[in-house]
Amino acid sequence: MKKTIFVFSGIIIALLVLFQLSKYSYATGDLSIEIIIAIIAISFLCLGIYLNKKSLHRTSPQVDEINLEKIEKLGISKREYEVLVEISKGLSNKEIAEKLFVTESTIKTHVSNLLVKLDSKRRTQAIQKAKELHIIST
Amino acid sequence: MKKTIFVFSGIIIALLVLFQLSKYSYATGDLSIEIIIAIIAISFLCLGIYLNKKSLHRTSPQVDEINLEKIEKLGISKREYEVLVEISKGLSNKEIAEKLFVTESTIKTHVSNLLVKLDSKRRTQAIQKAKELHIIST
DNA sequence: AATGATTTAGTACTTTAGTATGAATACAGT
DNA sequence: ACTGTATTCATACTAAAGTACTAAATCATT
Repeated sequence: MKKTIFVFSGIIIALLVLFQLSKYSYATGDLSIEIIIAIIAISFLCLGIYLNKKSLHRTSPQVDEINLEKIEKLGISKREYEVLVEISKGLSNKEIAEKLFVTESTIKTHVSNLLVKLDSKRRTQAIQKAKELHIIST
Repeated sequence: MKKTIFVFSGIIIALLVLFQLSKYSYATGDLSIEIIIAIIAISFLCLGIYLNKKSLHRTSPQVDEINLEKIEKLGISKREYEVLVEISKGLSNKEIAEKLFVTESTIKTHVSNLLVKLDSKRRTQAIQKAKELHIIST
């Protein structure tokens, strides 16, 4: 919102500056009309590219953003989520246990709970579901 | 390549037309200089947006395009690749066997070969690697 | 202080995954 | 016809994953 206002203010100011510049330059004869037009053309070309880049960068990463609400809605706890992330990285239960400083038994408990909460029979299916639900990054 | 040449040709033609228009209009006094500048500004703003959209649309879907060359380079066969895709969907060996009308034993052979070729210890790790290498869709 | 959820961990068990090896069939290119 | 590769399947095995309990410690909340 704030950015949009800022950008549009910039456009208006730029327009005014260019109009004044064109009038002044023509009156004094310092710059030819072709050069003024060229400057305007290049400026607005760049402005167009800039505006488009901004708008696309704001919309495209939103698609694969992590949906925190869905994680809560599924009743997945902090620790369970940590385990889910490690599973998706391709780690074994033993490796996850070592990484999180707990026993493999604990990880198995977390995994079992995750499978119920994600309605999956296997960890591979859980990965797929978690990605579909946008609760982990692709 | 062809598109780039086409677009640049368009830009040059547009520039020439605008120059001629500006000269003619000023000489005849039909259009004020401000209106000409405004038209040029808007035109190039749109051109900038268009160019940026084209370039981004060409680069962003390329990222998650399947790299067929890499599949061959890794020595992954057609059938093995089919199995890999099913693994990434979260299916078990038995389920894949039923889907592809072969025995579970066959799937196990394919999976073992895949793990070697993808330098992985587990199917979950194979999924991760395959996605990193862009040989399967995210 | 009692309550409910979380995290941890264990045992005992079943199921699935993965390895190693051998072997038959089919198919493509030389 | 021969060769290499792909595909299929089997057996026997080990390893990993997952289930079904039980239970203790922690922690925030009312």
